[in-house]
Amino acid sequence: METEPHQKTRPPAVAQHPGTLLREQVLPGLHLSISQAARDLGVARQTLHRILAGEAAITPAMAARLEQLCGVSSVFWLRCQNRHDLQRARKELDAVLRHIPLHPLSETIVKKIGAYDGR
Amino acid sequence: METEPHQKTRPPAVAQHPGTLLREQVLPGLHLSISQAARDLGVARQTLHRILAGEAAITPAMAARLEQLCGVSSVFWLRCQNRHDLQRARKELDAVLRHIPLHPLSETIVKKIGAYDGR
DNA sequence: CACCCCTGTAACGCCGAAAGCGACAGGCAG
DNA sequence: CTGCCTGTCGCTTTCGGCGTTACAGGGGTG
Repeated sequence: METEPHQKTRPPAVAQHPGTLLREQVLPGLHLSISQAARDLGVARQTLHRILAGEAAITPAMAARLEQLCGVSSVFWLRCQNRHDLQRARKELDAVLRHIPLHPLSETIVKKIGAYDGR
Repeated sequence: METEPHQKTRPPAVAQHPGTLLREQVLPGLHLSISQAARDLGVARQTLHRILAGEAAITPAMAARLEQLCGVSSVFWLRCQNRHDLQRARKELDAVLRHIPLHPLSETIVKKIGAYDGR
C-alpha cells in the first residue's frame, strides 16, 4: 500500500469479470463448492461455472440470487458487471462513438435527473 | 421538499424506466427531436423510441452512446436500468429466492472485495 | 478395487431481448 | 400539397443466458 494508505482497495483500473471475485473470495469464504453453490442458487452447475469462467455475465436475476446466498448486495454485483461490459462496449464502438456529436446539457438538468457529474 | 430539505432529489422508491428521463428531461434539454437524436446516436429511430417507451432496456452499448451524446455518464444510465431490471427480477424470482439459504460471509472478505455493506 | 463427489469442457437446443428494416397513419408547419 | 416528426405494427436476424446431456479426469473412502 504505497499509493494511498487507508483506501478501501478500490476496484482496479482494468476490470476483470466478477466471476473471479466469486471464485477466489466469496465461495471459499462461504465454504461452498461450485456444485453446492449452484444447487443452493437453484441453477445448473454449468451456469455458475460459466460465470466463474467469465464466459457469461451476471444478469439481474443472478445478482438477486447471489445477494440471497451471501448477503452481498445485488447492486454490487451488477456494478462489477457493468464496468466490465462497458469497457468492452467502448472498445467495440470506438469508431462509432467518434461520430456522435456532443450536445451540451445544462447543469440544471444534470442535477435534476440525479446524475452527479462524473458518475 | 418536506422530508429532507437539501437532498439531491434522489431517485423515487419505485423506479420507472430511464427512457422517461431521456424523453422528458434530456432530449428537450438538448433541443433534439427523437429522430434527430437517433441519427446522431447512429441507431434506428425505432430503437431509440423503444427505449423511450420503456419497451427496451439501455444496454452498455447504448449507455456509451448516450454519454457521448450529452455528456451524462454511462454509469448513470446503467444504474437507472439496473434499478429497474432488479426489482422486476426480484418479483419474478420471489418464489425461488425464498429457497436460497443464506450463508454468512465474513466481514473481512466483504470489505476486501469492495462491497461496502448495504450497497 | 469400486463408489462417489467434485471439476472442467464440449455440444446441443430453447427462448427472450436487442436491433435493423419496411411500411403505414396521423399531426403539424411551410 | 409537401416535408418532417411521431407512434406503431410486423418481420427477420443475431446474440446471450440457461438448461440438459455427456464425457474425462482428479481425489477421497470403504
